[in-house]
Amino acid sequence: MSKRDSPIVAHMLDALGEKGYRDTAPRRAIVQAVAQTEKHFTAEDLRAQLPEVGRATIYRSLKLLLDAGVVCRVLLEDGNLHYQLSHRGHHHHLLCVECGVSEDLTGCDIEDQLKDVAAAHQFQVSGHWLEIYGRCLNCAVPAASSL
Amino acid sequence: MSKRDSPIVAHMLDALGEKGYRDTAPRRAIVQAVAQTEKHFTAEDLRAQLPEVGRATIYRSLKLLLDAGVVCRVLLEDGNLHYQLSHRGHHHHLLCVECGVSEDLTGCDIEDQLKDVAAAHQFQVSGHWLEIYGRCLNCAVPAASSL
DNA sequence: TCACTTTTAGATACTAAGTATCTTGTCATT
DNA sequence: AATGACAAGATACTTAGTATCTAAAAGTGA
Repeated sequence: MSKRDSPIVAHMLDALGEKGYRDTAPRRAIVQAVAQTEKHFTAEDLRAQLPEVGRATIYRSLKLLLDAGVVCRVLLEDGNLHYQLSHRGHHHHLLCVECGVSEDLTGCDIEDQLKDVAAAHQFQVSGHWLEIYGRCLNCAVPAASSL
Repeated sequence: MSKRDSPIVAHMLDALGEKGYRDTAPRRAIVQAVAQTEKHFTAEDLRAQLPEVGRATIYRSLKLLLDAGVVCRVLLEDGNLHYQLSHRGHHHHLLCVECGVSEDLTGCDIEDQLKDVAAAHQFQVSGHWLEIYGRCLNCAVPAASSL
């Protein structure tokens, strides 16, 4: 990893390295592109941004990044799955339905609550997936705006 | 709607009727097939079950049923979206990762909790999507089984 | 540095899920 | 029976992703 890399890019490349994946030019390009968006994106979005990288490589690299835990998938309200830069480990997202900004919610404290609910149905909980939709500060505005 | 229909089939056809959609032979076949599964399924599963119905019709009808609120989509742990028979209105699912059985969880009481969390991030919540994964009574077994 | 092995890239073909379009058929109504 | 609206089926297309194959890089050790 080069000393010119932003901390986030460096961290992503490190995560790949830890998994035994090499640091190559296409991966570096992908990692840099991903690191620059705080919104969720699709593989095709990435592809449009990186026309010099082959399609298969984009998909493969996304899978590696997923595997390394530095990107995750988010479920949009309409059922589409997008990708985004992510903290490692279990977390949820706050997604702005207006502008697409997303924030990670670490500290997931609904696990206990779910266990209770599930117990009532004789289910043994092993995991969950939660996405929260709404509007971010910028998109909620109404009151202060000039409308 | 014929008097031979099960209550659930009747209810589904009614829901379509309320939306102004006609009661036709292919739709009836689809509705009956859907009513018979308590697991989640894909459009292609349905198609395999109903080879006499055209592919486009399967997809179109599923969309109508979704629109009428009598089926919903569930997100599997791997990110695949399946369909299943559903209560109307907002609810969540308990999905057995072993056998695929799913149960609806009506009474969603995490809304308030989410609002608090989101407020801390200056998000204004408008919705959420929650899936819970685990094992149903039959699939959890270990203790009582002959292992 | 050269040879060797492993990994990766890119091209391409394919699959899966879903949408769009077009023609024909069916239904309801007058 | 004629008309107009809705629905069905065929088909082509789109989108997201996987599989396969060949060639190019990268790492490894003599």
